[in-house]
Amino acid sequence: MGGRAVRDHDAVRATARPTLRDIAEEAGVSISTASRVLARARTGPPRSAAAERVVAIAERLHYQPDLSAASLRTRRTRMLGVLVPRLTDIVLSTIYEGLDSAAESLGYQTVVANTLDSSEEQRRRAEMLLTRRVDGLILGDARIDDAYLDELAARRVPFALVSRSHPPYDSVTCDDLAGGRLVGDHLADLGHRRIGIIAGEPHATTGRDRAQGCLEALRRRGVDVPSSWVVHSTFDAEGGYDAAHRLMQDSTAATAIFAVNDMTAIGAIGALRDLGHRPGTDIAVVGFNDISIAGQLPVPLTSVRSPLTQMGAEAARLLVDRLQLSRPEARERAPVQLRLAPQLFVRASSDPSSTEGWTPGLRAGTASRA
Amino acid sequence: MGGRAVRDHDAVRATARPTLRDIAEEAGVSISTASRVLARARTGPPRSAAAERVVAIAERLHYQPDLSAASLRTRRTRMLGVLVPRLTDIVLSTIYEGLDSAAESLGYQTVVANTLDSSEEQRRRAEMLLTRRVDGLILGDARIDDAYLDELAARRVPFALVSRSHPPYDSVTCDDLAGGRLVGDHLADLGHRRIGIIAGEPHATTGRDRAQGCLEALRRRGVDVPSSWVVHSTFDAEGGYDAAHRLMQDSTAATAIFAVNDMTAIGAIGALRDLGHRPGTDIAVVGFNDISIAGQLPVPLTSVRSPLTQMGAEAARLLVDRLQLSRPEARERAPVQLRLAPQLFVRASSDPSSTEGWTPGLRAGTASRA
DNA sequence: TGACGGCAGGCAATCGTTTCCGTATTTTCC
DNA sequence: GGAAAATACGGAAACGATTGCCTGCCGTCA
Repeated sequence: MGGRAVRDHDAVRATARPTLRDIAEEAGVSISTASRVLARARTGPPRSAAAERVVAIAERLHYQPDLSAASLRTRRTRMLGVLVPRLTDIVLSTIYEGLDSAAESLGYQTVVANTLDSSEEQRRRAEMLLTRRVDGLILGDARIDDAYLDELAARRVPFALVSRSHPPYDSVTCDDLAGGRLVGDHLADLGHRRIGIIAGEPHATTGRDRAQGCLEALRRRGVDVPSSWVVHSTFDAEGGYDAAHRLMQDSTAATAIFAVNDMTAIGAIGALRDLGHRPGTDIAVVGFNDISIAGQLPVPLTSVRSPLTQMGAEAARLLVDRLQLSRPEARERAPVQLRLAPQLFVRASSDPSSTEGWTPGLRAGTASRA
Repeated sequence: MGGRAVRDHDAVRATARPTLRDIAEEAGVSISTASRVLARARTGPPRSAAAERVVAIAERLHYQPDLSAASLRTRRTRMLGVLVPRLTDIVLSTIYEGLDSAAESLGYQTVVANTLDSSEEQRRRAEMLLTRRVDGLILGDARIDDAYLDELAARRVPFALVSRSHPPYDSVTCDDLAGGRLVGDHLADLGHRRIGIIAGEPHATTGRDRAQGCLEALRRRGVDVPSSWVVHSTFDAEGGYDAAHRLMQDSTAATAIFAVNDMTAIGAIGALRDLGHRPGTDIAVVGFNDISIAGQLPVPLTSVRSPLTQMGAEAARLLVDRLQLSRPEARERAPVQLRLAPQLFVRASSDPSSTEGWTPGLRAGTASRA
């Protein structure tokens, strides 16, 4: 039996997927020619009769290159690994949606994994993705003092951060400081002077920066927030519920609460109501991210909209850019921390005079490099 | 230069990932032996001195097999493709979370894609996943009369459905008919006789079955629902808002509304409020799925809990089971439609007398094969 | 002591693609 | 028309694993 005959080629393979060999044979060219022609077919029209035949046959047979084989050879998978704390968090799933669709239009597929915001899971899942030989990683769960990032950089794994930042690494975030300032100014404008802040997880730059921006704006307006009025919590409704309880057990109750996350704000509202307050009337509540239900709540929630979809998309672009750059082993591009502009939407939860749930934005959202 | 020397093996590769060859060389065995030893290492202890050396070296070098190479050879990728309408829908992301974590413990990784509940996207993304040579698909977006499923079956692509069913194909769903009946009985118990239903997308079995179960239970109790009181909508808050408006423009207003999805119910509540009703007081509202914020809303939402995480996990198991079965090209397993038991949680949106938001379940949730 | 079964281990083919390196052919330009 | 440059094409070697087949060693048992 010759090498060829061993493959049950012509008989059984009728149903199997066509390979380059099938196309080459039918077109009467070599496999290498078929490969080259198809590689070029994406950029320009076929440039010879043989090339035309190859393209036509590939078309007819619905040829799809075997990506395992290709990436075995090229060491590239055209897959991006994505880590997020949790996809059930609407904020992260929205970011991921933007990320995935941008990646797709750049010719990459994504694989996503939940890390539950735990360092161990972060490392474990990242290593699983790297075993799959993803071309790069996008981390949505970077922590302040995240040693794993340094390790990745040392191993020269291309990666970018999204949602949270960690200079000097590439990242795309909302301009959280600016967003926090919008809230501080807004609350000060309304005359509040006793303000509590639910600042989220201490290891996340999102919460830290939003809280800090708010404090900064307030201080500039002469409003001081005692440090015991800044409490931490998880980024979900339960966390907000607990945090609001802790915050309000102080007898000198706040007249306003800024929660750095909408779900947290929703939980806080629940707690306030349980405590006999009327959110939006007795006490102002402001959230962050402006998730879609924020404006649909019974008491529509004032919130800072962060461009989540766009953040994901920019992160994908940033990473792909770096990936392509690293191809000619040439100079590195300087790291980029992209901060997208936030926008405040005032609604009844902070300002009962706002007539409707859905207020058009006050400031145009433009991106700025930093 | 001999073949070996051409690889920049010992010098430059110090940093690169170790391959079987590296291990074999260092252990003084052939590559095939190294491969076999490592394959067996997962099940039992090494059975010879050489085997011990191989395992130790692999351990020390943190050897990870190259999955591209392995799957090129074995035609298996240990990846499952997952299609969902949208991950930003908490229902789907919860299902996916259960699915992914079960898949992981079964030794599979998942790749997920949004299809926006569109047939074209469904097909396009599924084909992309199949190009990646995923071992099987899990579809969370099956439609009634979904021709693509028949095509997949004809092409012998292993797949399973989740959330929505489509006999005779493998599926894992909530027992939506039973869930609907719980709601019908509940509303009838409360004395409602004018009931509107927001039944979701007409192409989804979830909405259809939940609505039908409710109608069935009501009919048994002598309550008739005119067909114009059953309206369709998308599965998000906007859809519920619109649908409730349509429903209530009928002058003979309903005293209760069953929305087959919690987000839809939330939107409906918003609309009712805009129309001057007081949901929970004037008009009962019941949702479905019992997403986490349902119980945290200002007027806590009565809802039927469907075991979303478990659904995803069972779907993964079902597919992996089929995958392993199809290995010895032997007999096929009979198709399975697994329906998981739902559970009603009564809260203030339908029954103001329910004292707290969080009512423990009335019936134990057990799985039943069908 | 010799036949035999079991098992460890080596050789080599193979999966499907990309890409280096020649040679053959065409085009370009004087 | 001919030399030079550009291009097309084929052969063959990888990429890193899995696996069928074969050899040789070991122990067992009659």
